[in-house]
Parts: sequence; structure tokens; C-alpha cells
Amino acid sequence: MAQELSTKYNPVEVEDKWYSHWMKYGFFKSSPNPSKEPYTIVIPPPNVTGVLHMGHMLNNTIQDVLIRRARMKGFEALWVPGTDHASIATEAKVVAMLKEKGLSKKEIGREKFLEHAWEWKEKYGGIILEQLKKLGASCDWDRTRFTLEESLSEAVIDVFVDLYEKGMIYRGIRMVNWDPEGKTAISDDEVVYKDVNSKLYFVNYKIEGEDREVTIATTRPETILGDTAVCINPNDERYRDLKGKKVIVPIANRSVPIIEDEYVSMEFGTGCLKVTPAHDINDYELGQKHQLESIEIFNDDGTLNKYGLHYENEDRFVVRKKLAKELESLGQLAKIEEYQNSVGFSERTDAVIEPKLSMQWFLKMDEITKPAYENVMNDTIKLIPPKFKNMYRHWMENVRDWCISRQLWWGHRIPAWYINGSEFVIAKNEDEALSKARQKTGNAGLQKGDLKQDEDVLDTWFSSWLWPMSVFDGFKDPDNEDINYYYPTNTLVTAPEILFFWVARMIIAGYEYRGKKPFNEVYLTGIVRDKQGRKMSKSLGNSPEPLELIKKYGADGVRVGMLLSSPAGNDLLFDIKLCEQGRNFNNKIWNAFRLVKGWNVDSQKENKNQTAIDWFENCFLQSLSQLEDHFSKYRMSDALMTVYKLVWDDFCSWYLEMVKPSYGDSIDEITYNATLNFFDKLVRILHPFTPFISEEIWSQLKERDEKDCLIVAKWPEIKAFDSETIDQAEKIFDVISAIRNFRNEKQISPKTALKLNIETKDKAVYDNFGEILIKLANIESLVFNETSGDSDYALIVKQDKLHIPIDQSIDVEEEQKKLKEELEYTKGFLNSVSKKLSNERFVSNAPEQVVAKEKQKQKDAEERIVVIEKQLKSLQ
RNA sequence: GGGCGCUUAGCUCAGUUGGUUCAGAGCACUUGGUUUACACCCAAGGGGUCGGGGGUUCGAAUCCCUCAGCGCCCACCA
Repeated sequence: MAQELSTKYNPVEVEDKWYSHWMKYGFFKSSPNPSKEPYTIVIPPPNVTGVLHMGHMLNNTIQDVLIRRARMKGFEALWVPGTDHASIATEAKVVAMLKEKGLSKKEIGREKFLEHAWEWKEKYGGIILEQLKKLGASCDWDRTRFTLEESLSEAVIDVFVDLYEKGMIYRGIRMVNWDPEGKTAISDDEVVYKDVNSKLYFVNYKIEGEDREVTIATTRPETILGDTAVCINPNDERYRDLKGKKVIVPIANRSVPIIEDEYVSMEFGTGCLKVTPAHDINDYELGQKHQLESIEIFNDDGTLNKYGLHYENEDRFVVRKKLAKELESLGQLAKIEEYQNSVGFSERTDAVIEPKLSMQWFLKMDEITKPAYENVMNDTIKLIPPKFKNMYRHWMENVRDWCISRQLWWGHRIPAWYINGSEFVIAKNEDEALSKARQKTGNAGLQKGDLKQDEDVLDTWFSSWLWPMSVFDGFKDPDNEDINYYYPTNTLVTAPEILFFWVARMIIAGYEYRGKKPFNEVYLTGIVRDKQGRKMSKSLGNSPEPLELIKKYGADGVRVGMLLSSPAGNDLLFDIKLCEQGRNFNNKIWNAFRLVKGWNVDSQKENKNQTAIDWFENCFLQSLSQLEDHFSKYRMSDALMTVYKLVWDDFCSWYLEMVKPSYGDSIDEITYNATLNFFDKLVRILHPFTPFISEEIWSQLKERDEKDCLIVAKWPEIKAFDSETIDQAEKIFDVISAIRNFRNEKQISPKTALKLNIETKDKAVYDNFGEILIKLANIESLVFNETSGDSDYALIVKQDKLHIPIDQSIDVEEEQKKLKEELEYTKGFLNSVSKKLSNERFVSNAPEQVVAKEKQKQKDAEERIVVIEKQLKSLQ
């Protein structure tokens, strides 16, 4: 009964009710089922530190739409949830928490620190997953995994050992960002670049054995003490005569070679570069290339070491000034220029970052990346949208070895054990390490205490790259039922910013360890931005709180809002209005349902709505095909819009208006059942987008068993449809709109019934849809091709003329003017079509279909012109 | 600096291999509406020389060249 159903849909209760119901009956659960094809998604594991933000909302809505649809299409659908331990982010949070308690990492030591970290993880680590439930995420929660849990950690260590044994992991020198204040290496992400005003010092270096000098420009004169070469561009004419010579490093008085490399820009400074391999990444590479010595001149705290000579133990910036003075007094400072450049600062301590050489672990990327490269290029793995293929290729072609060690504690500790400093063994655990160490050294007396495990942990991505395999225990037990059934997964939904960090590496690992791709398709979402296009961030305060949104608009409303305008790979400019639109849509459906539930059925009554029923049936099938097409191309917004228009326009605005009994009247049984049947189909295709309201309506369509839920109902079957019926309806809709517009213009109330006399050559349309026309345009008498009074108003729709006699006197001039404009336009149109058709090259070159259609256009236009001219004449 | 991409209605975007009413959709906007499903609504309507210029073609939003503006990724210039 109508009064039982509120006029406004209230999602809060409904959503909680259904989520528990689905959980209760285990509809999200999946296990290998040989009689069904699997459809698998592994969630991009959110950081344990994470709190649900709008990016998650978009990302997980898309995944849920895909998984729910797959479930309904009869796949064994599995969505595996989990979280990522996120070394850097989590460690930073824990450090901050300790700081509040007045503790520091160093004081409490590794073990205690990790205790705190785990405690923190237990407390906050699950929040984000709980939040996802509010969104309606239909993950198999029993399968929730965590990248630092025991089984997944074992996988990481196994892989490390394996790759090492294959000779793909090595130790090497790398430049890290050193924070002299915090005395720690920090990641690239934690470096903040700022434009600062600095100085460019022009220093004269003496050429060995000659009375000449060469001038070099530098922003960091203190690093002169670490110079091991001077570099010029081999094409630089100015320095041709310097080739092969040596220069004397000022103050240090060291003789270093002049090397040549095209890396040096001839335009910058003097075109002559000092090379300090230990303190500049580019210089380091030059040093590698030209086999230069590398002299480190700094201590960990940013003071100079013994290579600083008389500046030993003084701070780098103090030395910079003093050294400049000394150079000046030596007459070796040519000039100082003001200069603006970008300098890296530590995000945490705001200290200027010092590039520092350090020993790190690397994974060789040249060989291992090959299948990952090829199989994306040949579309074995599809990137959506495909434009990302180019980016992927560029990265793969320029890939560098992957530095996999991080100077942190929260993470997978590198399974390397050092014996007396430099010698080491790689082993799965300490016991194994000990036996390997004994073997390696030949010293059977070695004890565990003689071994020291590497202090560093592995890059977080070194665990997440195994995710699609490790969640199914594909390492611990490589031939288990789960991994054999679910792997490769179907679709990965993630952000383009981690295409290289994560996606590419998962592909690499997939081929390396399973010989198979990890997923068939990668759907790359955009970034959720605010209306002004700014990235959403806490500091800007421009990010809405997702749970508040859900409370206000319902999860269904928010889901619709997220999907309304988010083509793959494009950023979504989020506007709260999108959620409003989503909510309104749900309310619309709710009210349509309220209407139908309120109908009184009269089983004696005759069905007069068969045309409407047939039409909507076809209309539905047409939309269903379009929907299928959109989904197959991952056009989520278009898919949703197809359903949106089908429900709002076709079903509510047209179909329900066609069949709706007038007030107090009853409805016949056939129409009633057909309408409920339409609801049944509509909620099925709505379900992936708006799971809650669709389930609620479905449950009210008829008496059902508790387990008979929409979430596991069948997706409607795609069938051919009759486009003739749809075309006819379109024409009738045009006629109805024209009449409504006429009422608007003439200010005739919709309640006032009109007489209508139609001149047409296509009466079949009216034979079928006449009753509908009468009802929706409020016509009291409909006749065809009768002679009309000269003073009648006439509307021209396509090739038909609608005479509508009304009491208002006709404004002949106005009507003539409109008709003449129309005539002009149509003639112009006809002219261009005829021109095309009289062009022999068009007729002979264009496909037959195109020509035929042009001919039809010509014919239609000609007929229309006749109709217009006739009406014009009758007005004279 | 290297690579990639974008520019279509006020906004966000579709527009498949050049060819039907292809210049579209949603929102926004304007006008009218207390029709008993819904004002979170109904009906109707007005908006664009497809960034500028040039070219190829019977035909260009779509292909080519060029200019302008914007964005992203990577490496960051002493």
C-alpha cells in the first residue's frame, strides 16, 4: 500500500539491512567450482594507515560493479580484499605516535619498535576495510590478506632468495637522499623541492703544467674537495685544446683528468663541469662511465670529514662560505652570480638533502621484464584506456634496475646475513643462514651470534608485486586448488600513478613465477579532483568525508555519483551535485515502485496496454544490448547512463504514463504483471550500480525465500529486438512532444482536451500507437486526412501535418513566418543532399548504404516541403 | 630536457574504420506547471563556425602539417 512506503527513499536502514543479509547467507564467498568459470578481482590493497578517501570510493565502486555483474552472469565471482603494510607511510605514523609519547625509534630499538607498529596495525589497520563495507563492497572477507602476514612474508623471502640464486639480485652503490638532520636516508617521496635563491660560483682550476686556468661554475663549492675530474663536451670548440690534459683541484691540490662527455651542456655556465661522483647523482654516473675515483667528503651529520682538510668537522654551509673566501684570496674565484635553483629538503626535518652513496640491494630488470613488455604490447594484457600502452612502453624501454632495499624497520627484513662485516649469505631463515655460512667459510664452529642480519627491509612493492599470486598462497603451495582456479585474475582496477610501481611489476612477477599474466585487463581510473580540478587533499580541506556522503545520499547514491562522469583514465572532477543526482535517481525508482505497488488490480478488466508492453519490452532489450557493449569496452559511465535513461525516460516518463490508470481506476492483471516483470528486469541491471535499493525492490516484488536474493539472481538474457516498434514509438513521441509544445506556446492547459486531425501517409504508426497518443497528449477526438478548416493551427512533424482546431484566433503572419523559415531550412537541406547525389564521384565512391540513405533523406525532405507549402497556401 | 596525451554547448564528457537527422548526452540554464508515484518532481525550450590557420578528399569533429593553450609521466642541468 502506498502509505506504507515513504515518498522519499531512505537508504540508511535499507543498506545496513541488506549488507548484513548478504553476509549472513555468504553471498560474497567463493570457492573453486569446476562447473563455473571464475571471475576474479584482487583489490589493490589499501595502506593499513589509510582512511577511506574519494579515490578509494571510485576505485572500489568500479570493482564492485564488475564483480556483482559477473556474479549475476553466472561466473564464480571472487573479490579478494586485503591491506598493504606500506613501509614508509606506516613507519612514519608509528614514529609520530612514539614522538608524542616522548619516545624515539633509536631509543627503543628494533624489536620494541615493531611491537608498537603491530599494536598500531591491529588497532587501526582494519578501519578502511570496514568502511568499504558501507559502500557495499562484496568482497569475500574470509579471504582478507595482509602483505606483512606470515604466509605472505614467506613468499616475499622465498622470492628474494630465488632471485638471488638466479643471479638477478645484487648489491650495489646507489645515491640515496640523505637527511643529515635526521641522519637517515629518505625516499624520493619525502623530498620536497623548493626554488631557492642561491649563488653560482665561478672557480678557476689551474691546468697542470701550464700557466693557464679553466673556469667552472658550481653552486656547491664545498664539494670541490671531492672532485675527481673536470668534464667538457667533446663537441665544444672552446676547449678543444684541453683534451687529454689534467687540472689541479683548488685547495685540495689534487691532479684530476679532464674527461669528455656529451652530457655536459655547452650553454650552461662555462660549459665546463666539475665532477664529484660521491655527492651528485649525475656526477656519480659520469664517474661510473669514466671509471673515476669517488671521494666522500661528508660525515653523516653534514659536516666535513678528513677530506675536508682544514675544514674538517665544520658544517657544509659554513664551509661553503669560508671556502669561497679562501678561493677569493687565492685569486681562483672569478665571480659569483645570483642564481635560482631547485633544492631538495627533507619533508620531516626540513634539512637540505645531501645525495649520498650507499650500499643497496638491486634487482636486475633487463631480462626479467621481457615477457611483461611483450605481453602488454601484443595486448595479451589489455590496458584500459589503451593510451597507457605508450607510457608503459616508454618505461619498460628505459627501465633501470630496481633498488629494493629501504632503510626502515617496518617491512620484510632482507634475508641477508653478514659474516664479519662484508661477506654474506642469503637464506630463508637464520638456521639456514648458519649452515650456509658454515659451508661458505668452511668454519663449522660458526654460531648464530656470529651472523648479523641486514638491518634494512624490502621496498613495499617487493611484496605487493606478488599480490595476485600470494593471496592464493601461490608460493607456499604452488599447485593448490585456489591458485589453479582463480589465477590469472580477470580485471585489475587501479590508478595510473602506480602503473610502473605496481602494475608493471605484478606482470613481471606473474610471468616469472607462474609463466602467466596476473590479469587479463587493467582498468586505470582517474584521480578524483575537486570542482576546480585540484587534487583532493587533507591540507586543502577539499575532500568530502566519504562516510558522511554515504550517510547523506546513501551508498547507492554515492556510487551513482562516482560513476556518472568517470571515463577510464580521465580524472573525475567531483562535485557533490553528482551524489545528489545519484540520490535523486534512486528516489525516482523508489517512487515508480510506490506507484505500481499502489495499484488495485482488477482481474476482470481487459488489457488495453499491449502496445505499450511490447514497446517497452523491445526498448529494454535494446538498452540491454547497449549496456553489454558499454561493459565490454569498460565504459562504466556510459553503461550507467544507459540504465539511467532507460529507467527515468523510457520506463517512468513514457511507459508508466502510458499504462497508468487514471485516479481511482484499477489496472488489469496482464498490465500489472507485465509491469512487475519489468521491475524485475530493471532491478537486475541496476543491481551492480545500486545494489541496495535494487535488492530492496526485488524483495518486495513477490514473496520470496530469504536466500532468494537479487545479488545472486540471473542477469537478463540478451535477445534480438524489433526496431520497427521502437522507431514507431519514437515518431509518436515526437508527435506528442510537438502537441505539448503547442500547448505551452498557446498556454493551453494539459487538462484541456484537444481535437486532432492528422494528415499522414504512414497510418500504420497511428494504428498501433493511436490510443497512446490520445492518452498522453490528451486528445478528445482523433481523425485522419479530413479536410480541415483554413484557420486551423497546423503542426508539421516529419512528413505529417497535425491540425489542431482551437478557439484562439490564428496569428497568420506569425505562422507564415515560422513556416517560411522551416521551408527555407528544409530546402537548403534538400539542396545539399541533392547536390551530393548529383555528384557522380559521390555516387560511385560512397558505399551503397550511404547513398541509399542519402536518397531516403532526399525523399523525406521533398515530402516535407510539399506539406509545408500546402500549409502555407492554406493560410493565404 | 625526454616521452605521452588533451582542446567539441555554461560545466563534465561521448562521438568506434572519414559518410544516415552527426554536431550528441547528462547536469546547469530559461519558460510553464499544487495532474493524488516522485518539486530529490513534470512538460517544453534556448545554447557549439568541434582551440586558430593551412592541406588531403566527392565529403573532415574524425586524416596530415603548423601555431596557440592545458595536463600527465620520467629525468632533473652544474
